[in-house]
Amino acid sequence: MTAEAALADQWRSLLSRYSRIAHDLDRELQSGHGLTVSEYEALDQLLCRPPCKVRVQDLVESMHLSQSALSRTVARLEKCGLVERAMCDTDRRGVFVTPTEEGRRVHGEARPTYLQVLARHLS
Amino acid sequence: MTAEAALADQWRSLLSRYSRIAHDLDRELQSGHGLTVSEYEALDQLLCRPPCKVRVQDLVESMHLSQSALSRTVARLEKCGLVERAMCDTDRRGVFVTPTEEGRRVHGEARPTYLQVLARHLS
DNA sequence: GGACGATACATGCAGATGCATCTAACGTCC
DNA sequence: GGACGTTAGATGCATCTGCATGTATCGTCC
Repeated sequence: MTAEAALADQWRSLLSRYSRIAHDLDRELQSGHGLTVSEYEALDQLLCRPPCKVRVQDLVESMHLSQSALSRTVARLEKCGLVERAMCDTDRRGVFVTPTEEGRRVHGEARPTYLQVLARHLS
Repeated sequence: MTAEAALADQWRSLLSRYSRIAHDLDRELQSGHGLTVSEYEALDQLLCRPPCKVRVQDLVESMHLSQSALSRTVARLEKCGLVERAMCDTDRRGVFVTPTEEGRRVHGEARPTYLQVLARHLS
């Protein structure tokens, strides 16, 4: 009984922290840089990976998005000129995603906003 | 620099835990009981409040949903016969939401599923 | 009592998501 | 080389969400 209440409390606390941060991130990245959280985090993943040339499949594994959602996220980023999609030579089913210069710039601008929100919420 | 990495790690960890749990909750509540997480949690809030007769406004404050999303969540629950909406006598702008017998039953059935998922993920 | 700003909830709308499915390319087995 | 199961990614569709706004009611001030 108490164990159940403890579980529920733990979840409620996690949910609460998550919701507040996600909401703020979304609001500030959107209004300041025109990015959704998923878009920012996809850019972030791309730029943190040395080759900067990542298959969509690899991004799926490192993000908490379904394959379809990520496919569309990449499509939006491409439409905004922040990434480019390129055929993968060795496996023509695959798609390499690479950030553009503009993508690097926008990510660089958005990064302080992102970190500020995190700092505000996380000790 | 390291502080920034620590922030990002903390957020990534929170996001990861949240996503896994929310996803499992959604999948299992949906397939087993036809409820979204928001619907379950709204029912839960209603049933945990002694009077069981709560204004929509009060629910908004205890849930991480916008007012419009909650309005629709209540509408869905009403459509399924799990709650009833009633005019508030003292303030006719207000709406009281009360669980039906069916609502209590469904919540009672879903509760073990919900707690099992939480137990699986939270220590 | 009438005008006016504030509050409670509903709703139009646009956007993001997941599931199921589709297409194209891969790899293997014969 | 052709058939077949598998895999990478794109897309149709339904759903949930938030923002902005609409509608009705409240409370106050004159």
